[in-house]
Amino acid sequence: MYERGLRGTSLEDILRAADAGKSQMYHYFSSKDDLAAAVLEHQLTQVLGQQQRFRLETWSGLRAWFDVLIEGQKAREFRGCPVGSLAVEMSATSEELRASVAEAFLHWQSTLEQAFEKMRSRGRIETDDTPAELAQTTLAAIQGGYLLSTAEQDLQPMVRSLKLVYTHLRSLIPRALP
Amino acid sequence: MYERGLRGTSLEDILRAADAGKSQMYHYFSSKDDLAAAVLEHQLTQVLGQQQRFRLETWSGLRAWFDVLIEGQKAREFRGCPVGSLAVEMSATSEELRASVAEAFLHWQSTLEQAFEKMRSRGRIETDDTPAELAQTTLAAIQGGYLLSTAEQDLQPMVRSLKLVYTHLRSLIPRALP
DNA sequence: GCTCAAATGTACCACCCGGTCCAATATAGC
DNA sequence: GCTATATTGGACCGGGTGGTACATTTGAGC
Repeated sequence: MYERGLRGTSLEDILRAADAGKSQMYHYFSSKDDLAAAVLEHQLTQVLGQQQRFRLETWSGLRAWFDVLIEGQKAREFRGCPVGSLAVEMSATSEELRASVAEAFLHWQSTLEQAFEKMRSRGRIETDDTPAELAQTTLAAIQGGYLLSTAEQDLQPMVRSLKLVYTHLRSLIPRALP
Repeated sequence: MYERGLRGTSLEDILRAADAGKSQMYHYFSSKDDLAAAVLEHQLTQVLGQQQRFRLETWSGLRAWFDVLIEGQKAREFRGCPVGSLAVEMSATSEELRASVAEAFLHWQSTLEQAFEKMRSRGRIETDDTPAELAQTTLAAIQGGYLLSTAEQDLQPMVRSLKLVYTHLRSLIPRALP
């Protein structure tokens, strides 16, 4: 589904790859959409699992994570964000799936929010924006970078998007008190 | 296709809406993918047509255009970017279609590039980044904003993404000479 | 070892999909 | 008005789709 899209992947494709029968599939999932929601959740878990290995509340950790995102996009041959690439098609398929996508993004945002909140409480950044807002902006930059990078088969859009948001965050570093 | 996605829209859906027969479709287009490429081109034309009404090389024009993008997303009930929403599914469908998407984005970027080049040549901005790079960053921000906005059914991601890139561009205004 | 529910295999289905084919019709050029 | 070509109508098709029905096997608990 990640590689070929939701509708580009038939149940038989999946079952063949999983060496399973249809009964198993319908025993555990109520429909293809239901399975798709589970796939989305799985993808999010993978992404957050990798992300957790970085101390995003530090500048070096944040930067390292960004670098890994970029390297991952290259390693996965420009196939896009494991979560975001499913988002557009799912959002258009049904209201339920769209809600699942929203939930996934909001969950992702909340993990970023925690990092920014740590930064804020430790005085590393100072801004009128809430940590939640910073998280949303950051995730949007990530997704935009992925989208263009995948279409153009070029890492540069990701590099630039992430650099933009990184620079912005750095600009929030409080000036040393006089 | 814009509303329900490429594979979520059958030929019969299209032909019914157009009150046309299959023969007509296959007389003018060689396949559904071929039609899809034409749809993408059409969408890009629409977007660029609207964009052309703004003088993006001015700060007020740029800002006004961003505002219109945001209002448009609301007016179209959070269905996403007319171009970008087709991008992910098309990129995954076939290499040809992916190339069409890339072409569309690059065309879009080139129009932005012209605006930034004007800004640069007139001394309104000063940066190591080329106008083309600024254009790519801007388009990525737009797409990221759309993506999250559509999934979350909330304008804020777009507002924040565009604000981020706008602020960045403003930061490139040269300091007055001493 | 028996029971019963959970799990799995298999066959099947109605429907829809993109695409083809060929006949019918309009239209432009003379 | 005749012809040649562009355009359109409509029937048809093979294959693939998600989903269902039901029989069978597995395995946990007693």
